[in-house]
Amino acid sequence: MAKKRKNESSENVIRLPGGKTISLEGYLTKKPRDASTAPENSSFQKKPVSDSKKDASQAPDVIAQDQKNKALPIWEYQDVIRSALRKSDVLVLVGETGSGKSTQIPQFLYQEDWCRRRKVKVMKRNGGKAGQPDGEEEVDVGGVIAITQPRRVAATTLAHRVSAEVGTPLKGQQYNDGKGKGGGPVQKGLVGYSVRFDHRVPKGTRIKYVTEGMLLQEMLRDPHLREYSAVLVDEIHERSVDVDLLSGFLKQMVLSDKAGRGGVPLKVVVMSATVNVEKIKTYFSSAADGTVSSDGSIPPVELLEIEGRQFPVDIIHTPQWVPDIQEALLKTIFKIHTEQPLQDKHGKQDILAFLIGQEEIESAQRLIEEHAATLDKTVPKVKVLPLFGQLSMEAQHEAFQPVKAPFTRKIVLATNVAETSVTSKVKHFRPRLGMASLLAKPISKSSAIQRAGRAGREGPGKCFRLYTEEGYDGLEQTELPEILRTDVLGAVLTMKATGIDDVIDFPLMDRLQLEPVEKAYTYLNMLKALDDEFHITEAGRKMLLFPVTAPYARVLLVAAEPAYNCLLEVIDIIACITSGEDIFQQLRSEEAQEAAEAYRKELWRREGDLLTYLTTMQRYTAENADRIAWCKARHINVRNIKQALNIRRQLRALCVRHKLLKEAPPQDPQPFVPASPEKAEAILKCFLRGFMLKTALLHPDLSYLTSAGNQVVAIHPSSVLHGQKKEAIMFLEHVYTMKSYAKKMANTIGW
DNA sequence: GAGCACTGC
Repeated sequence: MAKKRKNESSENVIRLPGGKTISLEGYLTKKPRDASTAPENSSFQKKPVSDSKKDASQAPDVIAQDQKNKALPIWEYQDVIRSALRKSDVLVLVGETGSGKSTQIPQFLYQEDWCRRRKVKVMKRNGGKAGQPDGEEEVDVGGVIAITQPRRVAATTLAHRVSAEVGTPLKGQQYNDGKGKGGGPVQKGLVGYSVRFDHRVPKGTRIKYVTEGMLLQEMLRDPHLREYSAVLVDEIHERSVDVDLLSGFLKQMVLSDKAGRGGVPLKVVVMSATVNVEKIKTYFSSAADGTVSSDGSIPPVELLEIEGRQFPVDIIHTPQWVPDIQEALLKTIFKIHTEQPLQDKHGKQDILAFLIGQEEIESAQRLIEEHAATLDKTVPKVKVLPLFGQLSMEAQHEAFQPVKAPFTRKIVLATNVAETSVTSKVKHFRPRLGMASLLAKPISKSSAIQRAGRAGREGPGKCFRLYTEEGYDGLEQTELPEILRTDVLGAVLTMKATGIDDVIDFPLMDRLQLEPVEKAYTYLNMLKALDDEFHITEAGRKMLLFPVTAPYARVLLVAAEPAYNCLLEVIDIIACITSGEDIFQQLRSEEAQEAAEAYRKELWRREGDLLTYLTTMQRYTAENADRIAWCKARHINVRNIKQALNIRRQLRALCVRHKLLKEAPPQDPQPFVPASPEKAEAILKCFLRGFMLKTALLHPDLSYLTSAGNQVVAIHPSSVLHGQKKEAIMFLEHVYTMKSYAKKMANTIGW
């Protein structure tokens, strides 16, 4: 670990006149925090405290924190923010990462008068029964501020930080290992969080960090969000499907008569990076039909811009187009490595490079390490750390740690994990074909800017773009929002459930397009989630109770029917499939393949991948000794199968609660009993009820043609059925990468 | 014979 001065800068500390220091660490930097919020066992706590830091770090927490907050750019805006929200229900706030908006604004607001919980009278709903007079009832409205985040780690990390700042720290481990709810008795506190698999909401919580999906879920239960006085929508510029839907519903609430909240307004603060602010502001400033008024009929929307904390970054483009990216990458990395000092006054000068995918990263790593070995002894050594989603948590975490070896420069090779080279792979749903394509696509300008910004978080930095300035100019300004490029099946069903009949005309920031919606209607109708008039059915509402896509939800409902009676098995399969990329790791070397195969064979089922997943989950949960070793031998991704276990636990609990299961299933470990052929058939028939469009028949020329559209599909090499020629197959995933592939499949011959 | 990233009572 480096010494004093460097510690300061590597923790994003700046110096105030008078010798005080303050931390400006970005909330998403995956490094140990400063002493006041670091985990107990952090080595950072034991480090020598520099003179200038001593007085602050040894003073009580509150004071130290107070000094920090004052220096955050956001602090001087607190009165402006408070008064803006006293006169307006909607505030659009622009501020880059590091401005402190996500941690400070809730603290500015929770003691405002409008943020008190109050008792109000509302019209009672009679469970939809017609003909009964509606009475009044008294309910509580408000009191809590919700802050939404796109990702779970952001929500939980922010909650821990803010709870420490207000003096009611959340106890226990920071990162839940999936064991469910935060243990121990209910504590008291001002700050809590709620994300999937992990809820910590102390008694007296006023500030609650949640994922977007979680709030959407809460909204389906309580359309008026009566628990809340305000919703702060953070990172709205990322434009996830969930945040787009949430924005639509929030806007609708702001414009409504608020009868469901007894007239108490819901304050909405929308927080965004600089990209697309105008669009977002215009959206919230306009009426439901999109018109903007000047006569005051539409409540005013305040706009506030807050400068971020960003060191300057030099951006260097290549003078001409680069024919060979691999070569240019190596040359640039070694030019930096041999010419730039290993560290400057701001800290270590490490290198972060963005590449398209795992394959590029692995080959670049090999080449860099080979070349580095040939360098003179006077040149620092290099430590190359790959960073992509399929790596284990530990390996990903390592990429964020300072390298321990002396005289060594860290080089991180990342995909979009660390933010979105000139291209990235983007999933794009093609409604006409009913399949997703995963193709390399140029990044947007805003991605390029965000990447460059990564070099200026702790000190001035440099960004070498391996493309020309003209190339940059030719990039799109922003990426297409997710809702315009993914399957809208879930979004349509959610909208139907909230009573939106005319999905096409519902004013989202980007409205849904006709063709994808029509496809979704047809499919949802086949899944019996919508009736023939495209109104939501009881089954459709039930499907929304499960955190899986509509086709899987359909499979769950069918599996619970007495005629099939295979719900537990279906849960196991769905848990494995939806837990991540794939629980089976791809085997690159022949040796690994042979070694794993001997073990994996006992998991394989000739019926296909679905039964193979079932066997895997059953054997895994029957394993009583060393589950990690069990996974390692079979090259099963430990992280993903643990996630699968979480999903399984959650789905089982939901099935008990919603009466799909009569009683809680027996605890693990249970002895392994292979599914009988009859059981296997029942399981596959259930899946067919959710995936009736995803079948294909073998043709005389030995290619598969889909039954729905006569498209050619090939069995993906990851399937246990790869290389076999079955007469008929069903597949759960259809993607276009190198070609049109069917994944996660089953042989459907014979019934 | 293949591989972008998140997320949900």
